[in-house]
Amino acid sequence: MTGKLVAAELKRKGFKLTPQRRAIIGVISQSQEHLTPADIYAKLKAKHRGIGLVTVYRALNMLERSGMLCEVHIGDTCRSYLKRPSGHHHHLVCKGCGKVVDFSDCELDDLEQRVTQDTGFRIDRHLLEFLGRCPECQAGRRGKS
Amino acid sequence: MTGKLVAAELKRKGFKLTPQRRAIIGVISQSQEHLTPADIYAKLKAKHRGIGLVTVYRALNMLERSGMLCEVHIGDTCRSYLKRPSGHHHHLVCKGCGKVVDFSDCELDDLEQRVTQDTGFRIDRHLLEFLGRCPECQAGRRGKS
DNA sequence: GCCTAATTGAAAATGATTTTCATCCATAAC
DNA sequence: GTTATGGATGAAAATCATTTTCAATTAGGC
Repeated sequence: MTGKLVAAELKRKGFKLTPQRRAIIGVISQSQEHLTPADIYAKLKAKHRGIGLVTVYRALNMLERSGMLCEVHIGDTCRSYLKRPSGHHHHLVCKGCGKVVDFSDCELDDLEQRVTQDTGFRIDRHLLEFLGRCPECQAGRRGKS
Repeated sequence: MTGKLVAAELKRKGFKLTPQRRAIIGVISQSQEHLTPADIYAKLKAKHRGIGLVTVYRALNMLERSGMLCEVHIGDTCRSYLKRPSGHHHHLVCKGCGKVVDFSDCELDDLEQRVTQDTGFRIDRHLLEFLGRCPECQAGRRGKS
């Protein structure tokens, strides 16, 4: 989600690029962590005065419908934690600092095939996330838990 | 979660097995699908008169803290959908009827090791779910979506 | 610059979940 | 057998997240 690209993408889909949205996208793309709507709102209030939490929610919904965001499920909370890129990928979440690293080679095809054979399900989609502790959080006794 | 076992387990942990809890556990263990608190409450009101939604929430929290329930993340909703067993396992969710089938041979050790090498993370836990359509829902055009 | 439809913010509405509190009930203590 | 005790219950209220409503504003094409 590199500012420019998103801008172009938004235009292509007929959305307007307002200063508020620009700011919201900025916050998300600069953060290595997954952020809740409230997190984003908090970061925004510091700089851009007068932005509403409602606008954050609306922007997030729009960006998610456009496939420019994705959720993180594992960890303390679950619902509507968000993050960056697109394309098939999975998350490796640090439970110390919340940082999220992506990886894409999930190699679940074999398993998927076996499960399909065993159960007769037709599988559409999978959700895979790892939870752990990043090198920094292992070293310094940073973070929660 | 076979009635008897849960009863014993609850006693062991110092919880009381009240008629309400018995009913709640009954509903959950009889269902093949994942149920929200509201779902459970609805099923209960039919039979056991006068039970409160609050009690359902409290029972669910207790059962979850005791490790007798687990959440389902994938699908329409995410938060606090619940289901049965214990031990390391994963879910195969039917997006037609909501049925959930378990499987345990996830074979993610190799992948985990590789990710650990690449990133330096120490991995504690993973979340893996498949979403698909069960044989019945493939045959009859049952369910949503 | 003007027009239109999309966007915004505040307040209200909604929905889910938790807390409070008085009451109830089973059990252990006497 | 009665009494104290603590956990459990239900109703109502409180809280928190999210969505809707609505009037005012603004981006982007003309």
